This record gives sequence, C-alpha cells and structure tokens, in this order.
Amino acid sequence: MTEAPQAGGLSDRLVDGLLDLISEGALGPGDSLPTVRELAQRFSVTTPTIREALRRLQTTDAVRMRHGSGIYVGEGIHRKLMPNPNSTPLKDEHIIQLVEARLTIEPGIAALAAANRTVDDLERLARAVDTAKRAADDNRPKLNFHRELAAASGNQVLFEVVDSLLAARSREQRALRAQIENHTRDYDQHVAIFLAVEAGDAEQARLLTEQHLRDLRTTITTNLGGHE
Amino acid sequence: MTEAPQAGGLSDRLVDGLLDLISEGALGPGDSLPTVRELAQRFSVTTPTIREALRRLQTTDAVRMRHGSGIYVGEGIHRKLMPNPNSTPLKDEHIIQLVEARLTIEPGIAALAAANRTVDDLERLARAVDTAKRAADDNRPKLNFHRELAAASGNQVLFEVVDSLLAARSREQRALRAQIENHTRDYDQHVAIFLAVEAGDAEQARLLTEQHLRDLRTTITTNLGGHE
DNA sequence: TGGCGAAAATTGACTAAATCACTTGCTCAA
DNA sequence: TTGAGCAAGTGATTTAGTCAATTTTCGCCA
Repeated sequence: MTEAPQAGGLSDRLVDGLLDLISEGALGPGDSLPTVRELAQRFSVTTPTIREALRRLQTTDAVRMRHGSGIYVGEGIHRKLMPNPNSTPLKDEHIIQLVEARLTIEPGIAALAAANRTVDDLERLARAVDTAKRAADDNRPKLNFHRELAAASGNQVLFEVVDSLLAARSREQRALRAQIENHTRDYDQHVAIFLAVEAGDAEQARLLTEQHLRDLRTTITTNLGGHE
Repeated sequence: MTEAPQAGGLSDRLVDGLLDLISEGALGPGDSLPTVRELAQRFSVTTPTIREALRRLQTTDAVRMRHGSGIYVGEGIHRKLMPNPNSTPLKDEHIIQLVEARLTIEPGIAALAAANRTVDDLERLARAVDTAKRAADDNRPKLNFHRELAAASGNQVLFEVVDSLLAARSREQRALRAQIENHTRDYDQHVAIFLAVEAGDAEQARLLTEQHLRDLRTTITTNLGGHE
C-alpha cells in the first residue's frame, strides 16, 4: 500500500537525495559537489540541516568536506563493508576473535589468489613482502601483505572483509603489535606464501596461510593471556 | 612543526567526547544520554554543532535520536564490522562477488559452529530452519539460517562478517531473491547442515555448506548472467 | 479508588541570519 | 621565476529562536 515515500526524518531524505545526486551525476571519488549553500538551496533547507546529512555521509567516507575548499565524493561511496568508524576500544577477547576470524577466512582467500592473481597483483604482493623489511625510509606507500593478498583474489568484497578486519585491529593495537610480532618469522612465511601464489598452487597457498595465521594466533594468545 | 594537540576538527573531537562519555559511564544499548541542550552546554558548543556529531554517531547506530523522547545508546556501539549504511545500489557483478565471498568464508564457519555450538545455538538454528517454511504468519522474529549458523560459531567477529554480507545484499535484492531462490532445495540443505552441526561433525558441516553455497552461486549466476 | 483524557512540560527537529577560519588563485613586485 | 600578500570563495560555528513529537502530570469522571 503506502509506498512510504516519507521514509522518516528530513535528515534521512537528505542523505538519500545527496546519494541520488551522486548516482545520477555519475560522480566518483574525487569529484566535487556543490557548495553547502547551494545544496541547502537546492533541497530547500537551511545550512545546518544539509550539514547534518553531509556529516552522516562523511562518516562512511561517502563524501569528504575540506575546510575552505569544497565537498568531494570519497572512496567510501563504492564500499559495501567497513570497519565501524565510531569504534570503542577493543577488549582482549575481541583481538583474539579477530585473529581467529582471519584464520577461518584468509586461507581460502589465499587459494583464490593463487588461482586468480594477475601480474600486477604479483608485483604489489612482492612490494608488500619487502615493505616490512625496509621500514620507514621508503617514499612509496606501505603495503600490507594480507591486504594485497586479498586484493589478488580478484574479489572486491573479500578484500573489504580483510581490510575491515585489519583496520579494526590497527586502530589501536599498533604499539602492542610491534612488540609481540615475530617479524623475521612473518617475513619468511610471507615469502613462502608469495611463491605459492606466484606458482598458482592454490592448495599450497591455503596451507601456508593457515599455518602462518595459526602461528600468529599462538603468539597473540600467549602474549595476551599471561598479561591481563 | 606539528604540535598536534588538536586531533582535528571540532566535530571529530565531539564524536570522541561523546564516545568517551558512553565508555566512562559504562553505558550500553538502551541507556539514555543527556539532552541535546545539556550536551551542547557540557561540551561548550551550540546545538547545531553537537547535533552534527550526534548524526555521525547515529550513522553507525552508536546512538539513536528519538524525537520528543531523548537520545539513547544503540546496538552499533559494540560493533566492529558493518555493512555500509550509505550504500549505493549493487551491480550484478557485486552480487556475484557477494555469494563467492560467502562460498569462501561460510564453510569454515560451519565447521567452527559444529565444534562450538551450544544447545541454545541449536535451538535458534532449528527455528531458523523452520522460519523459511512458515513464512509470515509467525509472531516470532524471522531468523536467517546463515546468520544463526555464524552466531553458533561462537565468534562475534565472524558473525558480523556474515551479517554484513547478508545485509549488503538484502538491502535491495529482496524481490529478485524471492524469485530465483529454490526454497525447497534450500530447506533440505539447511536441514542437512543443521544435523551435521548438531552431531558435531565439523568436516561434514563444512562440505555440506560448501555444496549449498555452490548451488546458490549457480542459481544466481545463471539467473543474472543472461546479459554477460 | 481507578483510569481516562486533556493540558503542560520535556525534548528533538529545523529555521534564519550572521560571523569566523581556512583555501585557493591571482596579482605584483623582487 | 619566485615569493609575499591580498581577495574571493567555501566550510565551520555561533546565536536565537520556532515547530513538532513524546512523555508526564494531574484533574475529572465513573
């Protein structure tokens, strides 16, 4: 019956209206939107009101508001899955659940990557393996091995899953992580996984990734359980 | 150079301040927050400004604003992963990627569920199996089998992964889904998976789930790929 | 006494009109 | 060519209200 054109509050409708504006304009990340004042006029509301809708879109990086410059479409506009941008500090329990989730998910992704990787993927994977070694003096952006491995699977959704899991942790565990991780062992295992992916050996990539994450889980649980 | 006492914009600081308010007050979903005017006064800003921060928190269901009633903590406050709340319509390509992602992830979750399920999990799983049959006349909430299966794994992060994947699709694919899915086959396969989980047979649960999702993928790709 | 219903208080939603702060691009001189 | 500085454009925030939905209060009536 009622097709519910009035979904709810004005703010909800403005969010939809802004998303429509982006869709209908075929706008992508980096493209600019009208000014706040123009948007307010176009939707027949005042600036504080359109601003609330823009803040909601900013939360998921659907838009970016740059002071003095303008409003732009962000990378989040195409995203399907994401880490909670309003996250509360993680408890130890969740850190363990995070690594166990990766242990469940990533071996299958490694197998997919071995089957689907392109030469471009291999190049980025190789750079990711090295990134850990060269530390900070590099001018090129730091690449995370597990993130690039997921990208090599060719499935954007799986990439977003892994990216979200990694982001959820790195939000605050950076200090601890640097201490408890075994960088030498990680490097060797990353190299082994890379070689399996390069060779297109899906089963080997799966097994090596599983063992790699099993070791990581052991390291984390022992360093976390004895402490607090 | 970079003295960085100011984390960023005022709105960012207000979001953090509100999250701190929730954390320090040990508030959980359902608990109420001060009124907009009180919050504005407490943070020494005006109402439109605190309102923008509240809208950002509302985006992830960290808070809920109920007109005339008040502001309350929402379920999203504990969430680590979520579907994009400002999503753009999915393309066919992404729908296929979604089911392939599930095919990669869910068999392992089924195995975990077989190992970790409690009697309470089994009861909810059984209800989820039936839900599809009884359609809408039920007063009890509809339970999704795959969501409950993920819950039975005992890992909250894995549950959120599956929940996000399911939510991303169901946002708009409901009409299509009803047409292309084979409900009878799904029911039979759900029953088989349930029995394996109940028996604690992890490998059987993994294999059955893999086959179930393989069938689902075939159904979707054939009904979708007519143009490609 | 019990509860029903209207009025009042509370609270979020939104408007309106400014002012402040940051960016960008332009001009012009060194 | 370079750099400083000005000026216009744009987002950020304030101030001071009005409107609308909910909740509570309390008197009236059965």
